[in-house]
Amino acid sequence: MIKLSKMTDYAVVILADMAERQNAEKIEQTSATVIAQSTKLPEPTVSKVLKLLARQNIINSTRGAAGGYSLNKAPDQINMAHVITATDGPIALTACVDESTECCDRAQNCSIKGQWNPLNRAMISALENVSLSEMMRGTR
Amino acid sequence: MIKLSKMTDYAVVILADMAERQNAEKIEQTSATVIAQSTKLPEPTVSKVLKLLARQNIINSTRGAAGGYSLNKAPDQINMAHVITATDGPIALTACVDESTECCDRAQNCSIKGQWNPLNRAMISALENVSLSEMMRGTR
DNA sequence: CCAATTCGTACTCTTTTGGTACTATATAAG
DNA sequence: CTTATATAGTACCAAAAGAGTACGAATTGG
Repeated sequence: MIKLSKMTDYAVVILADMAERQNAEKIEQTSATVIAQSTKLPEPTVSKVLKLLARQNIINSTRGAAGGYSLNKAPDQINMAHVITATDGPIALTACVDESTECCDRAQNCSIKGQWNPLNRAMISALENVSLSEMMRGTR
Repeated sequence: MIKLSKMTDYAVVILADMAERQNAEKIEQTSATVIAQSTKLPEPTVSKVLKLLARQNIINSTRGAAGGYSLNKAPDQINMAHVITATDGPIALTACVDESTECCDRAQNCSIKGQWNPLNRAMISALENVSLSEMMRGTR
């Protein structure tokens, strides 16, 4: 079944938690420990996800004592394509797309070589059109 | 990385092969053996994929001697959402979606419960808008 | 009846994913 | 300057999913 990884699932929960906190408490930096307690997720996993998000500049990280993480954009400026790319890597619906050197070992027989791109573009744009704030609608 | 399974990849290649053959030779039934030779794919795998496609009524199967498979619809009536469902199972972007009983073991803490559905609908409709004949454009 | 062909199930091997642990690095406070 | 508190990076292991194969059952035409 086509499905997102749990990492992406966690990422959305974590981002939603951060967005709520920043909106409610005007706190700039939040540590991984606090987020883990708030979301009830295991801390090492939370830490891993936060690291991935920081690497893509979706969130900001500050080292040292009193450090932590903070959102880099408003929730409605964060789209799902970006989040998924951070946690799962590039969005490509088949192995043929990202390997420019050769389609596959049967390239000479592959009658649809390179024809996956329209499908990929359709999917990516569908994901880009969903923002974090839309995912948070209906939150208590 | 989000990606389709090889089964889906094979399915499209096989369907394209069948479509070309039916269009060129006016042959109704084609055996798994012939398709395997034509696509250069291993026969057991081809057989497996054909079975999956037949189960979803994308293609027709006829048993017995002189039996085989044939397309059930015109290539432009076969969309990718249907094919992917046949080979990979239901399209759902998170484990939360298909389990109606409970979201996950942290449901009480999950602030975005049920909010994946808009994303799923966007993806499915993107996949429905790509037909097999569109995938075959540019074929030699 | 016999040959050809699909159907269904089960099994094994490989790859990916999820989760954890450990060490290094950076920063603020005393 | 030292220490406490954070993040950063890497590596590792167990569990799950995926890919491929094999074998027997069922069906149909000659």
